[in-house]
Amino acid sequence: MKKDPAPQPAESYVTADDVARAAGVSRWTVNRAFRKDASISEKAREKVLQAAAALDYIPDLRAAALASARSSSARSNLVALLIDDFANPHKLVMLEHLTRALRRGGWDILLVNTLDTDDTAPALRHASQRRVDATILIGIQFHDDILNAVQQGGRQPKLIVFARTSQNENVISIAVDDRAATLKIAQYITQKGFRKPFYLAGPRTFSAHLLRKETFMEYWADTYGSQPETQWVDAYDSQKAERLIRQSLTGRAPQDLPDVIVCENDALALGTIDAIRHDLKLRVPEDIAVIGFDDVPQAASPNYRLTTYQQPLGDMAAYLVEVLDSRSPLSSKTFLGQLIIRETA
Amino acid sequence: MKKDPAPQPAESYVTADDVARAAGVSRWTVNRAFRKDASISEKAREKVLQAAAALDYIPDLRAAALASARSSSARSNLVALLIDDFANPHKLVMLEHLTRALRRGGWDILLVNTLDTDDTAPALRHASQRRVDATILIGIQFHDDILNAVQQGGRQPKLIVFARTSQNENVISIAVDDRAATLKIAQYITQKGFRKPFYLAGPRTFSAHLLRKETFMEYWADTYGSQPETQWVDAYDSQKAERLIRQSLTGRAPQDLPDVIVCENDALALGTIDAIRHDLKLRVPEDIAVIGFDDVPQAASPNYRLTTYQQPLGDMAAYLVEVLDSRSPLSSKTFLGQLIIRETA
DNA sequence: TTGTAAGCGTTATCAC
DNA sequence: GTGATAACGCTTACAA
Repeated sequence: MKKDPAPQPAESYVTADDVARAAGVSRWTVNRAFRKDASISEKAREKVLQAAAALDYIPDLRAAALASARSSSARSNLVALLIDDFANPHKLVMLEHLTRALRRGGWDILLVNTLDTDDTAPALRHASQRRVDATILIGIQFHDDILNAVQQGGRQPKLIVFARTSQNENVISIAVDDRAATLKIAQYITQKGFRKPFYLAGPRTFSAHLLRKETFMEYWADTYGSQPETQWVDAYDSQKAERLIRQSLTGRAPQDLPDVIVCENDALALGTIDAIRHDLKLRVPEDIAVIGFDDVPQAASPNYRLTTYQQPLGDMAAYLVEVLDSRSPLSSKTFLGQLIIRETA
Repeated sequence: MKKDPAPQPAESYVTADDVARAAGVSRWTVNRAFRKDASISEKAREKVLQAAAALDYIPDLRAAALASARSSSARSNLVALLIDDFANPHKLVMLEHLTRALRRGGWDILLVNTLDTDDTAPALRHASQRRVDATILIGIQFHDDILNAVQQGGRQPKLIVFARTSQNENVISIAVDDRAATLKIAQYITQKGFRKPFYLAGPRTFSAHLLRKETFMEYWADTYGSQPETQWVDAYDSQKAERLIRQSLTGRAPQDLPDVIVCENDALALGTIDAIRHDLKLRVPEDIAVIGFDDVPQAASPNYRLTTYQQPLGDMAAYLVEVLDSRSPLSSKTFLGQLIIRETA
């Protein structure tokens, strides 16, 4: 008895060969019709494109990438985006900017949730299996030794830290100038007459820092010779910020309360305002002022009217695409944002 | 004169051949060492794994997928996630659940921002180039004709609408039971004595609906014989909701105001509360009650304490992975969530 | 301008 | 248990 006619994969993609056959040309010509630098007759191109449309042909990017792998200009046009810190509403804003800019620039995104600190290395290796051209880190959990380890492999995808500063040599950092931003904030509250600041920081990270707290503390020490009170929470999470402020300040005598709480970002600032109003039963800014960082959408709501520092995410994302496109090793860059003065400070 | 020694790509990935040579086995054996169903001697496997580690070998998934393309069990283990609606904080919650569940299940995610309605088709084609096994839609902009068009091609990646209902035959919908949820809400406010509801809906979508508004209107007509007042905004955006409520209700005589505003989701509900308090200078819930849907993190904050309906995103994401894994065409499924009663209604 | 041949790095098949 | 050999769908030479 004869065997079944080849276990034909029920449905299979149309290939360039199919199109070539249909159009009566070679596969090579089909390929050409799909590129802009083609040297192909208008007639042939027309014919191919028509056949392709009729067959609903869609080139296989995996094969394309594989075939051109050894070429010096080889690109997969794929970047990995490693993310965590989902309690921070700013992440959504960043995602919008990044997805938009990257797609416009012709880059596809492999989105990877780095589940916890230990998972960063596996996540990186995983992305490597898909031969991404670069890895963008917008999480907070990664460690220096991991960043270093990654670069050992034969090939070196670019490693980019977005919206965060890194001193690591292997890493390109695209971020707001934390020092300048923090100085702006510090000068603003100084000028407004605040003298008892409280600094609320987020998780202590490993290799990608925000230089905000350090800068603020230095400034205050230099200017007033004193160290402001400071605390930190282990996530950029409004609820955690609220709890911490409640626990830290409840029951204090009025003269022992800070006059302004400077928050490392808006996620913390929103929770801080909630705590001041609902737990301490005090007013913002009359009793305690609050200042944030990021200018998340919530910050503009009539309920908060948060004074905060806005990052130029559009410019930063545009620069990111530049970095990806450039063959030369474009380097880290910092950007200046803008203090948005509303009503909480 | 002899030619240059092959334009060697400055850096190139280590291949299975390299490992095979180093380990003194065939490439095939290397391959085997990396699979669990291997029939390989422990000794050989050990040797290979060691060599691989030494060379920092990482298999090329593109080549793997390509090579096994014709096998009937061929999978790229890649899904596209099409997203928009970035003003809605619930998207971040969904992303966290989805990225976590998919990664745990061994699925990689191609994240695509469908920039606008016209972009859905290109986005879908784009994903197709990477030969994704499925496309998950968590946006709001897609049209029925696009969903239909996609299914024409030779091969059929699964099309899944997440957290939204679709009547489209080609689509698997994984969502909360909107009818049951809305009835629960409607009954709750009825029982609480509200009689002048106002329904605030989000954008009128095309093929993936929320049956919430329809259900609510029906219920009210059936129960009281009257049609509640209703309005909609063109995005799930708190600021737009605030503006709309302000414009709709400012200047009304007290007896013309609704006693409860039922919102299609929390993004709208939060803006609604802001409008009631800050624009209308009224109290929630004493003057006007508010009820939401989704239970975003903000809803629990002491500032809002929003009564809302929570979707079982964990279960839904788990089912999604099941659907992806199953070879048989698992079908749409609805889930029951839970009314979270706080203080706004 | 177009076609032919030889890969890219892996997996499937089938001998050994 | 292991190794040759032929795909997979495309791109890059290079020849016509």
